[in-house]
This record gives sequence, structure tokens and C-alpha cells, in this order.
Amino acid sequence: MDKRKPSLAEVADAAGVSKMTASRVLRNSGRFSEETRARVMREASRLNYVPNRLAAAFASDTASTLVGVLVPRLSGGLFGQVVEAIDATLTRFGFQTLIGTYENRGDQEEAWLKSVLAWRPAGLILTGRARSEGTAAMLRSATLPVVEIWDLNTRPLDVSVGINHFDCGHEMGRLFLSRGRRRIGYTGAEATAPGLGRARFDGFQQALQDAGAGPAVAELLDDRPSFYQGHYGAQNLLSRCPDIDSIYFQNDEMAVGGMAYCQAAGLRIPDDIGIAGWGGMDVATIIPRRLTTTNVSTRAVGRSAAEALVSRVRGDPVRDVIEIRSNLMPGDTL
Amino acid sequence: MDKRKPSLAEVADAAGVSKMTASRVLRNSGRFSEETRARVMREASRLNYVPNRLAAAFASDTASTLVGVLVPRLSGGLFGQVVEAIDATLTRFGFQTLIGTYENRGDQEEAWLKSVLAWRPAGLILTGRARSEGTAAMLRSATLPVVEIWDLNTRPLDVSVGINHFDCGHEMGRLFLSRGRRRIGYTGAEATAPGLGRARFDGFQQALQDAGAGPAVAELLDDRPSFYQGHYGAQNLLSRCPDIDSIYFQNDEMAVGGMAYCQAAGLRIPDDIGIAGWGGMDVATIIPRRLTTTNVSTRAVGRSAAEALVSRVRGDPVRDVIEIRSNLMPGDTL
DNA sequence: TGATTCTGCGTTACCGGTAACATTTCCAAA
DNA sequence: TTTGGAAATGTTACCGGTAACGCAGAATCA
Repeated sequence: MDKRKPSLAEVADAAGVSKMTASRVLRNSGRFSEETRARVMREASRLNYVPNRLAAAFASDTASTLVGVLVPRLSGGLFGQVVEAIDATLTRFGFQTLIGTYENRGDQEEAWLKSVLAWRPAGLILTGRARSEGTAAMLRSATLPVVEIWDLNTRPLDVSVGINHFDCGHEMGRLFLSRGRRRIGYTGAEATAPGLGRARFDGFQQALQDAGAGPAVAELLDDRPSFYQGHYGAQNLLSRCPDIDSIYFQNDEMAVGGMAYCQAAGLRIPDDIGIAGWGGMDVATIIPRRLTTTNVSTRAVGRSAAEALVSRVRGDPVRDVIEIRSNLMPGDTL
Repeated sequence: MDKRKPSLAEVADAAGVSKMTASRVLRNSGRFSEETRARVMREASRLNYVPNRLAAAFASDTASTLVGVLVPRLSGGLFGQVVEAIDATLTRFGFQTLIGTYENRGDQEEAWLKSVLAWRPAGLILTGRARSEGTAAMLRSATLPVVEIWDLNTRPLDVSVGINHFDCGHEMGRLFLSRGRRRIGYTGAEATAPGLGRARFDGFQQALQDAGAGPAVAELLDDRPSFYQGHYGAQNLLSRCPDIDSIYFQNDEMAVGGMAYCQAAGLRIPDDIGIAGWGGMDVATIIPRRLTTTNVSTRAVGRSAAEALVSRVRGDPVRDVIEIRSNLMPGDTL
């Protein structure tokens, strides 16, 4: 038995037309009669024809439906949701997602980019904005649609779809002050990685400074954000500065971990200590109180990014800066 | 300025050799002198040559480095970790991950498979074992390496890397009994989806039956497993059967959500009610007690699956059933 | 009625690599 | 010096599609 997949030529032969006509029918690119269409489609289906995208993309340089998607990670946090939304949207438009994770290592990013560009993708979706010189050079010379996500970039390489993290932090800072908090702490993770949580912290500090309040005491850890890091960070912070009255965490996972520590230490929330996080993560639903946080629509980020990319690939007009709104949730923990 | 990427022919010309020699050098497939190697590599690097994998894969039928990876979801639960480990391992071996998520819809799976097979991938990694007839037929006729993950399949299509969920449930059932639990409840999600949590429940019930105990009362919800589903499921279960003394949850997220409900309802854990989950998820670290659960090495599943796939692609011998051990953690909540 | 456009389809060349086979070079052994 | 064979390199054909162009016949127009 012949295991080879049937080719376009075989479908065309079976239908009694030329390869080109069969190709036109299968791509629905016009210039064929209804009768021919029916015959080609019937034979394609009968032969279980699976088009060879390698050949198609290779031949035309415009037919690639691969999209490279690079995120820091898939587990924990919100990136899994973002990628889910990206993939769902790309799939809807007939594109495929080529994934990559880089765990905050720039060299990883560069190697990944090189191996993805080798597939001549239709476009790229990249997270974060801090890029190595080599990466930036590759992107410039590649001239393909690139959507930067997560951190809103007002002067994007091409298109940016993201959240204004600075404003999130600033808004939260004002909320801390309006609740009478004055001895404020901050706990973050991935201290060595640029971007991501950093802008939130900057906005937060700015809000305190704008109001003439002193800066927040920061506890920055190295690992990725997690429950445990929040727990540990809160412990460090409270032993260094036992008199702080509130802590802003880099995200909800950390906030929930920090809350667990505070409660175990006998502190009442929000009376003895105020807690706030960021992200509106599912994990926050498990605690009896509603966590003070900023809700972020990760699905909207993913969907908008994918839609913007598809529009760019098709040559449709696209706004180059797309902000995804986030909503402060005052909650009951501050 | 010419925006086209340099081709192999240009590199070869610049190095003063034929395309074929340049190709051999770049693939390191032997049969060239050290001096030639140096010259070709130098020119490739000088011209910023990025090989065209489309052309390579298309030409040789053996050079594809794409691997299709299909999972139910990326956010929540453990699949994000699994995919992370798969991707890291595949990257290490020079392969690329083409991702797909199917949200428990069989038609999605079939459409995804078709679009991935169009790229003539080197292999596939699929989650779960319940497949539609169309999907199974496509896999049979495609004759490419397929690794099934998550549920251990003792008669795999090709290779299976997974966890024995039945045994996990059985072991946990015995623990429930040894702790004197007799009026037992179970809370699961995705009731309509086959596989996944189902085998654990079956094993659990079997353990109870083996010991002559009555079956667990089941509360099966439709949505995907989450904190909220656990909370809600526990509530339903306790209002239907107020006298149950313990609940086995489909996973740790649900268990933590269920615990939150029980505590809010004034039940002491484990005195009034015993709680157990599954998965060893990070979320369990936030609660003050150690959750009774089964630890699963998701990284090991991902890494082993990717390694098995690479071996199969290379033609190396591979065991066709690879069980990833899981460990019962007695914890403090049962 | 002749000229022009449109419709439907075919022909040819090519995308950028790699497999298979052919050829040249070089060195050691006869 | 000749010669055999391995090492290094070149030549040719091809993978399966698509772009560009060509061409006959039908429809439309002046």
C-alpha cells in the first residue's frame, strides 16, 4: 500500500483538469466554473487530499500561516490565558501558533527568534519590550508584521497591544493613600528582568511621590512570581519593617501568598495590614474577602493582538497602539 | 536596498563552493575539509544567512523539525507546565512546537490535526485518548511518530507517556478508608469530557468497593476545574448530603476552593471534614495546612514525552509505554 | 460586423533547499 | 611511476505547490 499522501497533481488528474485549476479551486481564488469546482472538491475529498503547506508557503512567500508567539512562560500567572486567546483567534483565521518561552533569558529569545524566522512566518507576537541588540537587528531586517504585547509601547516597532502598567500602579498608589495608608511596602519578583512588573512599581511610587508621601519600601526577589514568593517576600518585609501598614504585591498570586503569611502571623486584614495585588487572577477567588486588585482582561489582550496581526498580514489598516483597559477593584483587603 | 534574505546559493558563491558543499557544511553532515567549513561559516555569518526551513523540510521529507502539541488548555491546571517542559526539551533538540488547544471539543481536535498535518510535522504529542473516528483515521494514514500523554495508555497507538490515574484514585481511596472516612463525597468537573479526571474517580470508587465500603457520592459539574467549581461543588454536595465526612476533589485547585467553602461554613478541617485533591499544584502551598494530595511531576511528563518523540523521529529505540510515577502526599487535611 | 473585454483554463518557470550520483583531488601502497 | 581508493566537491533532478503569462471561445460593445 502506498503511504504517500496524494498530491495536488493527483487530485487534478482525477478531476481531469490541470494542477493550476485545481490549485485555484482549493484556494478559492476565482477563475473557475462551478462545475469544475464541484469536480475538484469531490476528488480532493475522495482522495483525502491534505494540502502541503510547506510547498505552498515555500512557493509563494505570502502563503505562510505560521505565527511565532513568544512569552516568558506558560504556567502560573496570566500568560497561559493570553496564549490561549491568541491561539483561539489565530486558529479562527486559519493561522497556526508556533510557541516559544524564554524564561527571561535574552539569549534564549535570540535563539528562538532565529529558529522561528527560519520558517518564514507570516508574523510574530512578542512579549515585553526590552530586547537585545541582536534581536532588534533581526527584527528590523526581517520586515514582517510584529505585534508587541503586554506592556503598552507608545512607540512600537510595528504594533503594540498592551496594558498601561504605569497607570495601574499609579491608580493603585492613589487608592492606598485614600485609604489612609502611609507606611507602605511593595513586594515584587524577577528583580533582574526588565519590564513586566517594573512599570507598575514605578507608577505606584510616582503616585506616592505626587502626594508628598514617602516611597514604598521594596522587597524584590529573584524568582518568578508565585504564592511562595509572596509569602516569603511579606515575611522579609515585615521583619525588616514591622511597622508597615500595607503591602502592594506584583500580582495576585503573590498577594494571596503574602496574605497567608500575614494571617498566620496574627495580623488582621485589612485592619492591621492592607493587601493589594494585580491581575484579577482566579486564585484571588478562593479567599473569603474580595482582594483589592486590578482586573485585567487577558483574553482581550490575546484576541486583540491576534486580530491586529492578521490585519497587518492581510494589509488592512491597523491602529499601531492598542490599549487594553484595566479596572481597579477596590475590594475588601485594603 | 534588497530586503530579500540571502539564500544558500549566495553563501556558496561568496565562499567559492557549490550549493551542495555549503549545505553539507551548514548541516554538519561530513564530507568537507576544515578549511572549507571555516570559509562557508564565515560567509554565512557575514551575510546573516537564515536557512529556509520551509525549503529544507519540503525538499527532504525528513528535515521537518515541527512538532504538533495538542492539549486541552494552557491556563489553569497543569497543562501549562507540561507544555513548558515539552517546549524546552524540543527546543534543546532543535525542534519547534506547534501548539493547539481544544477545550474538550472533538471537532476542534479534528480541524487542528488536519491543519497541523498540512505542515508535514516530524511528530505529534497529543493529550488524552478519546478520539473521534475521523481523527483516528487521519493518524493511522499519516504514519508519523505520535506520543500520547497524560493518561497512560497501555496499548498506545505508538508511544504513551502518562500517569496511571486509576491507581492515583485507588491509592487515595485506600487512604480515605485508613483514616476512618466512610461517608465520602467526590467533586469533579468537565463531566461531559471523557478521560482526564474520570479514571481517578473510577479508581477511587473501586478502592471503596474493594473494601466493602459504599460508593462515594459524586457531584459532577460541567465547567473546567477551578477554585470556584470546587467551592460550588462542595456547597452542592454538603447541601445534598450534610453528613459526609470527607471530599475527594478532582484536583488541588478545586480542593482549595472546596476548603474555603467548608471553612466559611464553620467546618473544621480535618476534624469535621477531610479534604483531598490531586496534582500537587502550587496553589496548595498557600493554605496553612499541607493539603492531602497526589504529587505529579508535570515536568517529567513533558520532558519524557518530548524525549520519546525525538527518539522516535531519529529512529532510536523507545519504550512504548512510559509511566510517570506519582506520589501520594498524606498531608494534614484528611 | 469587427473590435474589445471577459471567462475559464493551460503552460512554463521557479521558490531554496537536499538526495543520489558523478567527478576530481590527493595520498599511500604497489 | 603507476594505481587504487578514500576524501572532497560538483552536477542533476526533484520536492509540490504558485505567479505570471498565454490563449481560445463567449459575451459585450462601438
